[in-house]
Amino acid sequence: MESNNLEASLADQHDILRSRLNREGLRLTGPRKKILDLFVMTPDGEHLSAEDIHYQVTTKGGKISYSTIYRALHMMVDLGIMREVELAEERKYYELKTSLAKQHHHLVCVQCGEVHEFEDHRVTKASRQETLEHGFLLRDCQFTVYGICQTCQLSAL
Amino acid sequence: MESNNLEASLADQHDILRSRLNREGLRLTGPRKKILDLFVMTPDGEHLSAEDIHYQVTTKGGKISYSTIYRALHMMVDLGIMREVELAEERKYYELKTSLAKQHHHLVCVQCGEVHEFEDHRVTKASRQETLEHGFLLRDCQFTVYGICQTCQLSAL
DNA sequence: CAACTGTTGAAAGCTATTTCTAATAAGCAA
DNA sequence: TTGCTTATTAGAAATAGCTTTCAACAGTTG
Repeated sequence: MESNNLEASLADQHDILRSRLNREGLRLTGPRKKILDLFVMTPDGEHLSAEDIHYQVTTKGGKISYSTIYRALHMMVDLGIMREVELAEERKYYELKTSLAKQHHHLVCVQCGEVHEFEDHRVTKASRQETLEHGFLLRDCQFTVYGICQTCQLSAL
Repeated sequence: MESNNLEASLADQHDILRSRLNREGLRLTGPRKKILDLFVMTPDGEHLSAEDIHYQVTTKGGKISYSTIYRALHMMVDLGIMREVELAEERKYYELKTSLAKQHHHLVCVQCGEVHEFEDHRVTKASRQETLEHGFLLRDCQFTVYGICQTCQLSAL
């Protein structure tokens, strides 16, 4: 029953993405389904890098190339389905865009990489105000706070 | 007279950086002076990438290697003299940290790359509050708003 | 000014991402 | 269903930004 619900919801997501893609002359393929599934099943507050995706697919016995992963990610970012976030220096992370209204931001530990998500109305307001004042059309904004978490502070002693 | 003042202020900057470096067993060298000078002479709201620095030095007839540029930039970031900012996808940009109190943020046009700097007390507050709530030690925060500037909006018609 | 040790440039290396291409497979129409 | 059209795939090679290595060099200090 559990798994039926899950499967149903994944199938729904597939249909949504398929029609979105087809409208643009694009196609929903096996690899794209797998990638979408991973994001749908990823808990809030976690993000996936291209490497994460490759690892998750291959350890499940699947097979996927990095070029496919990157192409799918870019495509979904272009369609406005995903967001690229800069959490660590070395690589890019991706997350599904849920609601445009619910912007969230990140608090990152620069030592261990732990990430907290948070919402802050003031930040959202500031981005609206700033784009308005300069006549910009708001596309996205990223607010990332870098610090050292308690655990790392203690272990540094 | 103009140039005397400029030279004087550059020499002052050199002395400040020299003593700061020597305190840590580091040295103020020719290439480091050149790099610092570029940042001092760069107007507010502009940022330099490693490539920019290389270009500026070499077109003035100078010579500098990328390894030296990157080493100098990292050193100054570690010393807290500079800040690394993520303005574009492909490369990192650097700016001098002026006053720690005066945090500023960036509004970037995703089409033409135009950058505006702005301050916003609410954002600063939000970063303090968030780190406090999670027991983090605040290191830095970056708030970057992405949009499309008026010029690009008009030229898209 | 000599010794000590940090710094430099050039080249090699690294790694995330992108490009290229022949083979494959969605989506569409009959 | 079947076949056609064309987007998409895997895999390899290429790219790009950045880092490391190391022998020669040059600030600093006494």
